[in-house]
Amino acid sequence: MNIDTVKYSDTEIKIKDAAKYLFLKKGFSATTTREIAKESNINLALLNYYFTSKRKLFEIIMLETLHGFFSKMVEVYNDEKTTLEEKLKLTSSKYIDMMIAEPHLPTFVVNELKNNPSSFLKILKGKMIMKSKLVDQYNDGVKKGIYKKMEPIHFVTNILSLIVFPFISSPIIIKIEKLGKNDFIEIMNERKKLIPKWIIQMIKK
Amino acid sequence: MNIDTVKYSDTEIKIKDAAKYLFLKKGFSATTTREIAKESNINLALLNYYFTSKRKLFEIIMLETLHGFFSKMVEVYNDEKTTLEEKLKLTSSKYIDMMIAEPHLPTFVVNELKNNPSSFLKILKGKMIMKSKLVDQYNDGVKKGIYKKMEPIHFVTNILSLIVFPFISSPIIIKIEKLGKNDFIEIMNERKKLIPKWIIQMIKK
DNA sequence: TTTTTTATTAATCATTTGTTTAATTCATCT
DNA sequence: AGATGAATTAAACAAATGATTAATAAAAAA
Repeated sequence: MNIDTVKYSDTEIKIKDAAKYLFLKKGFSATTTREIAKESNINLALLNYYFTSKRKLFEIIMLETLHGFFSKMVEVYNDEKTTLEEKLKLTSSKYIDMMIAEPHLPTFVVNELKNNPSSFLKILKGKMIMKSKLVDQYNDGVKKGIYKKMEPIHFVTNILSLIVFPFISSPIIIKIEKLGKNDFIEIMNERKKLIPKWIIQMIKK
Repeated sequence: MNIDTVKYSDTEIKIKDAAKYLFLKKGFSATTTREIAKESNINLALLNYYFTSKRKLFEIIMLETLHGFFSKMVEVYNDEKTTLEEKLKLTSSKYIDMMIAEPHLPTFVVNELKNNPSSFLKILKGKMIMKSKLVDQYNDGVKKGIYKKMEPIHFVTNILSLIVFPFISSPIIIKIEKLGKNDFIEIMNERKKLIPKWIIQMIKK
């Protein structure tokens, strides 16, 4: 059964939405089943009726969330039509939008991959970032002598670092700079254009 | 009372060490007082005898850990004697060493600042990163026309992103690249030299 | 040594938490 | 309308958990 084609009833969706909200915000252990029931306005027993256990419910949400997070990336990275530079712009833009919309997403992803790294394998089967079109294009550029040579792992890591880390450390940034929420969002929107430039400067000869 | 000058008995140290290990690895909610007691080989009641409550114990460890994490950074950033480039090398080197030694540190810091952003203020009083010598030196370089103009917040964020994020996402990197623990450490050690170069390329005209 | 304070222990308490049960309501089909 | 199965509910259960108590052991003070 594909992860995208599973159908859920209204009640199940209510439970899942509330659970996702709480799990992303507070993590698995800090979230209680009674909280989920209250947040979704359902009876406590329905959680187990539909999802068997808190752990199972969590696993479903985790897999869906990770899947959404990574499939977007792979889409962009493997697009045959776009140039390397366009890919950088698209990833920055898409990811920054995604994380503005769901601020708790990056820390959740990071925590889950730490607690359960193998769940990552279920998600990423066949989605080889290191063999993506993006990496091919970078390697081509190196061969042509327009890009500096660098281990692709560094190349990919740097892109993600510049995009994701500011969101993970947003509480620090907001405190240090005494920002409002909208100020922060504005700064992140600036980065959509800046990150591609920075990456290019890092690799261009 | 200064955070560095507090004295603890042997038993208290045993409890704190075990608690730090578990809190950093699993977080507050997922760690039980009985686990801490077992890990430190002390009687369960001693935890409350010495530290009043699990929450209090956690707060002490959190403050100490955050303090250690940030004070190292501020030391380097405010050094009057070193150049900007040297500061970049030193931060990279120190931080990467620190995180190799304590792999759970970065995610812990990130989670705590998310759950309790104001604890950050207690730690960082007077330690103004944005008014550090490092930022001064960068601004000077801009005035002299050797560096491109960029909001200092981006400049500082980018440095930390490139240093810290790979550790936060280490489970992904290890899985994707099929690395052993030592392979990962080696790649991170490479970055000690690379990150300063990348940052310079980002800002140099 | 005797007394007093401090440290340690096993047992227990009171809540919280995940889960289940059994009864009831609701919807669907004949 | 009546029967059948699914959905929902309130109540309860059992285990886990943070915290406390009261007794004992160890250390320090007298």
